Amino acid sequence: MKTTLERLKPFLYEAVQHLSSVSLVKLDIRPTRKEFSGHITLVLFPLLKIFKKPLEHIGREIGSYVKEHAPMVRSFHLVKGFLNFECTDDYYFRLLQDLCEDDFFFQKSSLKGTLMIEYSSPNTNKPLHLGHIRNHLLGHSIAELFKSMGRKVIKTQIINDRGIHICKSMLAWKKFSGGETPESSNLKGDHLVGKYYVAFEKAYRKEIADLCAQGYKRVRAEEKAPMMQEVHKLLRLWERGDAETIALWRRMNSWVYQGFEQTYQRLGIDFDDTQYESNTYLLGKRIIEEGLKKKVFFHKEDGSVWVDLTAEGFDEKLLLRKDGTSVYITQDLGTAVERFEKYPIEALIYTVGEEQEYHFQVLFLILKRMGYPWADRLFHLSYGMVELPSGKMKSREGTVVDADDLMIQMHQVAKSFTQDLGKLKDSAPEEKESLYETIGLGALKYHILKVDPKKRILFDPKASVDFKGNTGPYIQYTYARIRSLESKACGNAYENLSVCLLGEYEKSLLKILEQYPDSINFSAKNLNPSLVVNYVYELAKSFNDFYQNVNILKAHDPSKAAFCLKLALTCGKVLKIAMKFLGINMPDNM
RNA sequence: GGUCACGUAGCUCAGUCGGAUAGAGCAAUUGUCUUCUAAGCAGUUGGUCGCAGGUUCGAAUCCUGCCGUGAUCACCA
Repeated sequence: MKTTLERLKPFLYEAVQHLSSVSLVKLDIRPTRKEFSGHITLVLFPLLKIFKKPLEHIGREIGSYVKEHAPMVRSFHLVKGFLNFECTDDYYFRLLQDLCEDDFFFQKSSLKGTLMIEYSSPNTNKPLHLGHIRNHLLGHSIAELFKSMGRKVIKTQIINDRGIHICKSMLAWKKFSGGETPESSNLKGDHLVGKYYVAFEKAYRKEIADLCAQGYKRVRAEEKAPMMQEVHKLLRLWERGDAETIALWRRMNSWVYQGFEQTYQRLGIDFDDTQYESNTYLLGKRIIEEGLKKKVFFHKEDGSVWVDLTAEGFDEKLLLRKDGTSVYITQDLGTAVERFEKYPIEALIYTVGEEQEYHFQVLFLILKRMGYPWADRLFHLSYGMVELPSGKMKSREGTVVDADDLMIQMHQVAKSFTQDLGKLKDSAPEEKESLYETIGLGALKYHILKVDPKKRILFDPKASVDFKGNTGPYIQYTYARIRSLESKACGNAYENLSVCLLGEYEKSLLKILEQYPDSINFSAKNLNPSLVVNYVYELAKSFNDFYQNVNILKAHDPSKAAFCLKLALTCGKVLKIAMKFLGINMPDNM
């Protein structure tokens, strides 16, 4: 479907060309700002040089020409250097019908090919927290946006299930747990393992303090502490494939996966594919061989492998230690190559925090140097930290907002808010609980996704997440109102649909509605769901304004009533679909 | 120190290719429910768009410098 802007554009170009005999101009055409009346605006200032006439003359000439030639234009008026066009009621009537066609909602992307999106790369030594939630919501939302545009998307996560930090939880469990399991402790698996990660840190810190008291220097004490010695021993056992260690590792990880799965489900996110670092961490070595052959990498005297990126303004970067073991970036080289070999993917998006920007710049650059044709189709969707009023969240110090706790809390707050309003007397208890969940999570997700990904979020648990104003529940409430209208309207409400006299509220709603596809496109292209949030809010606000001022079901003119009802239902449809991209469900009643 | 990002109302944030009087929400406050759901709507209060230059018909937006905040510059991940 073409927007009004696209439909009017040729007439404006034609007018300028006809009136000035200059064809190579770029016209500034845009939807009219809502505080002015009109649908489409042409900015006249840039035309001063071409026409060499006063603005009023230019505006009047172009306006008259367009009014004469473009059938959808009813009138034009000039405000300073801005030429605003109004459309006919007949045009709006057809516009609403166009907006109800399916192809309006399922537009095709010009880009073809499968997209892989990586998000959520958790460690298996502790439960998920608010920082992960931002990552999950961003990645999932971007994936849904691209899917809606007809692209095939593979959602993937890589689980960091090995290494020294995993051994810490294992060691502490062996020493302190007395065989505790999720069943015996009635603790979610990831929380149980996290408990022992904290227990390790506590015991380790005490050992360091004791050693320092005996006169050891801090750095020395950190190495010499028995807990640390034992953890390294455990890691060596793991790497050697010691049966008992591997069995414990499997067992504890399986607890964590069950816990993660519950959190993912409640949050409403999923994956098409899951990779485990224990399977992929050796993959990079083959790439290193290739790079050495191609002379992209080089050996140092001690046998370690490096790449020299000083030409691009980076340093020399280590890729393989002298003992032949991989570092972080080696693994990432390997997984990237493997993904493109294993799947027919066109591009790859990594949803990872801003603290790894440098890492991804280097990673992409190395892959480009290696000559992979897809290397310039790798993107880092970088996002800012979630901070608390007390500062950064730190797992080790226990200053994190736990994902599960937060969702429980959101549910509770939604419950008490809803009960205070007391509108739900007739609903069944299960329906009520489900509604509290929808509202609580809606508020949380909206709150997180509202912020531009590249900006930091300051999250104040005490101030909690709002339910009024620019919030998830506001959008949900708007939708529930529309559903209520629908159920109260009689079934034959559409029968009277015909051209009728329209007011400003209807027109501004249509103006916003028709921008929906562009808004979704733009949001996806920029990997920025907050743009969808902005759009949804604009639409909901405009709808509520309309709802407040126009009596939809009781309009005197039956054709007007039919038009307004259809308009309302279209708003509802757009709101529901757009919110789905944010992972937010809409209640029929609240 | 180098590189990158950010700095807009008391607070949290919009403001995309430079365009009209810089917008929302929260908080404070005033109206508004016998009328389609008041989680709404309307109003009041609140701004040196970090600072200083530059580009231009026009700058919150682009350029330069400075100040502030954060991230990063590991044989950690």
